[in-house]
Amino acid sequence: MALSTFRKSGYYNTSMSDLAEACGLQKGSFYHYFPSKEAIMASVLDSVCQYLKAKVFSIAQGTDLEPRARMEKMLLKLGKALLSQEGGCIIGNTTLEVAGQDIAFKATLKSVFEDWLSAMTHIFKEDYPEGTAGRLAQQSVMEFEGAVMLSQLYDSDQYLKDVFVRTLSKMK
Amino acid sequence: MALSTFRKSGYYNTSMSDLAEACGLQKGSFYHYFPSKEAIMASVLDSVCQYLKAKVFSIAQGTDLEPRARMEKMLLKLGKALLSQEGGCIIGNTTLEVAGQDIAFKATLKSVFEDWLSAMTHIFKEDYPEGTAGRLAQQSVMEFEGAVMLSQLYDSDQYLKDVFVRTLSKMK
DNA sequence: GTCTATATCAAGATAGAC
DNA sequence: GTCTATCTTGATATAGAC
Repeated sequence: MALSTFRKSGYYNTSMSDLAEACGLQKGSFYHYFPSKEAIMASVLDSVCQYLKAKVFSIAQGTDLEPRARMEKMLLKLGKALLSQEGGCIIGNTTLEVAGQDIAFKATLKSVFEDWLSAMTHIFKEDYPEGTAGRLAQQSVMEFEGAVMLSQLYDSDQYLKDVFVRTLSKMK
Repeated sequence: MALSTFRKSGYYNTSMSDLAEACGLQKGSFYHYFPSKEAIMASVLDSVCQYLKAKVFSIAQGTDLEPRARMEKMLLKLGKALLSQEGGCIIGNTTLEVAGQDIAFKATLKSVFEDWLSAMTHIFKEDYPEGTAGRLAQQSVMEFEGAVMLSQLYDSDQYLKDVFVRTLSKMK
């Protein structure tokens, strides 16, 4: 799949041949579906973004569970979807890779972080005043991305698990 | 300079022509100094690593200043040297770019994070028990790298400044 | 819709003149 | 030590047969 190839190898270090091979096609066949490599990445990021909105960040808005349980459910799903995959976090990886470049799909990256921050803030607001909730959310997101970085480098999930526990412990 | 080019454009997205141009040379001339692009990056990271060891992380060991003042001095210098440059943090950027690849200079990246963690832990230990100090150090490093990511994406220093204040406020 | 073949270009790297 | 010229390879992308 294109997603896992991009996540493992990065955007610039992934070639059309790599993508074609991962999808069981020849290079030429790929251009029947997408006009360019940039369009493929844009499509990959769009579907990640939509999935997160619909299946992960939406958990924050639920009313069936206590705030703390919602936070736990959301973080667990986020961990599985985004962070504990081989290659880490496609959103974080790609953000650092293209931050300085002039590339269309940067808007999608921004929107993921915005939705992520909103979801975290929404849950924290049930235990904290608005300003504090926003700061805690920001802090958690940054810690998660930092943890993915160290988890990648040292090939260990420990950093990620620590942040998971620490974030959850902030809920009453 | 090679450092700023790699920091702005990343490892794979920087070509030998880019590096040569940034140094005011022709492509061919570059191979008089370095045998390959990988060797250039290795050399860049080595000098960053050595600079941090000698001029930044060493501050943690000083005895002339109070722990809190040492932390502030170190974080300020770290911010200038590593984080608030155009393109963000060469260490963090490169880590995510090559984490899954088989590349020699990954060892240098690891050693920077180890030294960074040690330095932070050393200062925290003056106000906290050892275990807590280690956890606070880890948390701070991850927050810093997460903050650089968001600062890059939104082209704002605010995230970084927030972490700076938050980290410093943990010292008595 | 998938393939093979190919066009075009830029990449990393080398050779040799000056 | 720096240049120009060039080699080789692999990249993105296209054309056209099946």
